[in-house]
Parts: sequence; C-alpha cells; structure tokens
Amino acid sequence: MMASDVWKEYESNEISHSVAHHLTAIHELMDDLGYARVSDVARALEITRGSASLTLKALKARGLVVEDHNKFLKLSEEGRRIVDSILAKRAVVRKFLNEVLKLDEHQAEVDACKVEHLLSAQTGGQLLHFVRFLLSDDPTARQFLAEFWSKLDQNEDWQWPVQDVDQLFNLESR
Amino acid sequence: MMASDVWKEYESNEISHSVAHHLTAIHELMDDLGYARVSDVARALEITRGSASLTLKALKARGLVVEDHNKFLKLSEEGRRIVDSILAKRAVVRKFLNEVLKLDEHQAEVDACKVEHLLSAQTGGQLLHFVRFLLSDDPTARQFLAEFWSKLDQNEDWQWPVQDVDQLFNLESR
DNA sequence: ATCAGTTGTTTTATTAGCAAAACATTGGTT
DNA sequence: AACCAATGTTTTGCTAATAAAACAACTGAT
Repeated sequence: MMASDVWKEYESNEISHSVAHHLTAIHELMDDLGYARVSDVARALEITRGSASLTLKALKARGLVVEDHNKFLKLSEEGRRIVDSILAKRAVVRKFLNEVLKLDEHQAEVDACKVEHLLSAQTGGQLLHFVRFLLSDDPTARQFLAEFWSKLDQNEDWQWPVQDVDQLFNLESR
Repeated sequence: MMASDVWKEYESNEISHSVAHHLTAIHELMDDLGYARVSDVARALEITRGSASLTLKALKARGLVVEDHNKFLKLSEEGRRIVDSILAKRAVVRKFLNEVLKLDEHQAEVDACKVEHLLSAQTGGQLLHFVRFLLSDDPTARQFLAEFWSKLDQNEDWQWPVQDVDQLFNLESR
C-alpha cells in the first residue's frame, strides 16, 4: 500500500531548511566580513533579530554553533561539516540544472536551494560523479551532451505537467 | 551578498510536503479502494483522524479537495493537476537516482519523495527529457552510460561530504 | 432495541519558525 | 554626564502540522 514510512522521513530530517540557511549564513558571513553576530545573520536572512536569536540559541544548544566571549558566532566542527555537505550538494545540483539541463541560472539557484538540505550523502556523491564525468572532456560525454542539447532544441514545445504518469518513459517524446 | 530572496521561496511554496501527500493519498486510495474518506487518508499517512480532518478541511477550503454528499473525498480538477505533476516529478527523480546514478531503490524512493513537491515544472520537464534520452536505445547514450558505470565501479572509495566546495569541479567557486 | 465498532469533528496542547514590540546592554559622541 | 544607535534577548502572538482525547453520529450484528 502506501509507503508511509518513506514520506515521514521528511520531517525526521535533522536539518531543516531554516537551520541549513542559518548555518550557511554564518559560514558566508565569516568569509565576507570575518565575523558573524546574531544581527548579521538576521540581516543576511532578512528576518528579525528576535527570530534569529531564538533559532541560534537552539543551534548553540545543539552544538552546531559556538559563541565567542563577546557574542561572536562561529560554526562548531559538526556545524562546519554540515555546511560543507550542504554547499557541496547545492553546487552540484545547481551545476547540473544549469549547465546540463540548461535551466536558467535563477531557476537552477532556487531549485538547488530548496533541495540541498534534503538530499542524502549518497545522492550528493553519485550526482557529483555523474556531473563531473558529464562535463569532463571525455569524448563520449561530449558527444552525448551535444546530442542531448540538439534534441532539446527540437523539443521546445513539450508539455508539462504530464497527464499519464505510467507512460512517462514508455515512448519517444511526443 | 546573500540571496535572501532565493531561500525564502522555500516557505512561499504553495504545496507543502504534508499537503502533497494528503493529495496523493487521496489519488492512490481512489485507485486502490475506489474511494477515500478522512479515515482512509489518516490510515494511509499514519496520522490521527483528527489531524487529517483538519488538514483536509483546509484543502477543501482551498478547492483542491471536494466532498461527497456522504463524506467521500475526491480531488478537484486543480487537485488532480497538482497530483499529476507531483507524481510525474517523483517518478522521474526516482528513475534517475535508481537507474542512472545506481542508488538503491529505498534511497531513491526517499530522496524523490522529499524533493518531488519542491521542483519547478521546468526542472521536472527538462529532467524527463534527459532521463528519457539517457535510458533510450540511442547508441551514444548507451555508450555514455556504460562508461559512466564502469568509472563508478572504480570510484568505490570516494569521500563525501566534501571538504573544499570550491574544488568540486576543479574550477571556479560559487 | 441495544451495544459495539467505525467514522468524523472539535478542543487542547506541542513544536518549528517567523514578526512585533518591549526591554536591557553596550559603545561612541557630544 | 547625557544621549543615541546598535545589538541581543524575551515575551506575546501567529500559522502549519501534528497528537491526544472527548464527543457525536452512523452502521451492523445480535
């Protein structure tokens, strides 16, 4: 019947979208400004200082963020590991959507951002292999991409959403 | 600086994970049982009847679900369109993860489920084209996949998460 | 007819994530 | 010293999505 166990894993995800962006905000602020305080995170995410304060308090309690003697934030070891994996997934997905599937940069950015914290490490890793090979100078990969893109141009008029899911892969396009 | 406008689009998504699964549950129950009541949805999703009742009330108010004279639920036209697009995205992503990236079925199922309602229609459509061509009997596609998979076997020992995002592709940074 | 089981709703409570507003602290200017 | 701006926290309230429990209504078997 339904895979109830599967769909519930969504909520059981330890890293929410909000948490992912609080953490990456700290990471980028450290790069850009050299420091990250509650207010800087709030500004970066365009939320109130109050909201950021509460969320970051929870992240300190979870050990993902540590606070300086003078209210300066930084990522813990674990927090940094999480940010690394999130940014890697985001980069891979964005690259795939933009440079392979030829979606415009904004769309690729948005979809990658929505998805980055949800993908498993396995998926991230395999996708990285895939995209790397696909965009390498391997002649087979080049030829494959060239053919795919030329077919894409012919399909400019394709219809989505699709009516009949069962026939998604049964036939040729249109 | 930070793309605050981008990350906030996550919450602005009209279809939450919960809503997506309430709707698809109705769809699958209609297929499997021929009908769908509040209790059936609750059972399928393994939540209480009370929770399902409240969520489904909201979906009726939003016009995605309509109720029979005797409490039997079905999808509205718009509800069906949404379910179609969600199921299509889920199928495409699952197929890509499982049959191309060679992730095991459970992992593919879980990741597809997490992501299905978040992908844009463009991404869904382009990914469909891509996977279709990739898994077609086009010789270039066959050869490409064969080479990719053979490389995969050599790479059994790869490390993820990745330490240095900037060198994911040996090239530029973000 | 009664009693048990199923169904649907409502109420109360919880959690995550936000806003808004009040408040306290600090640092620099004058 | 007095003031002002920036910063951080707390409190209150909101929404979505859940659980739990109380309640009402219908169904069916005996």
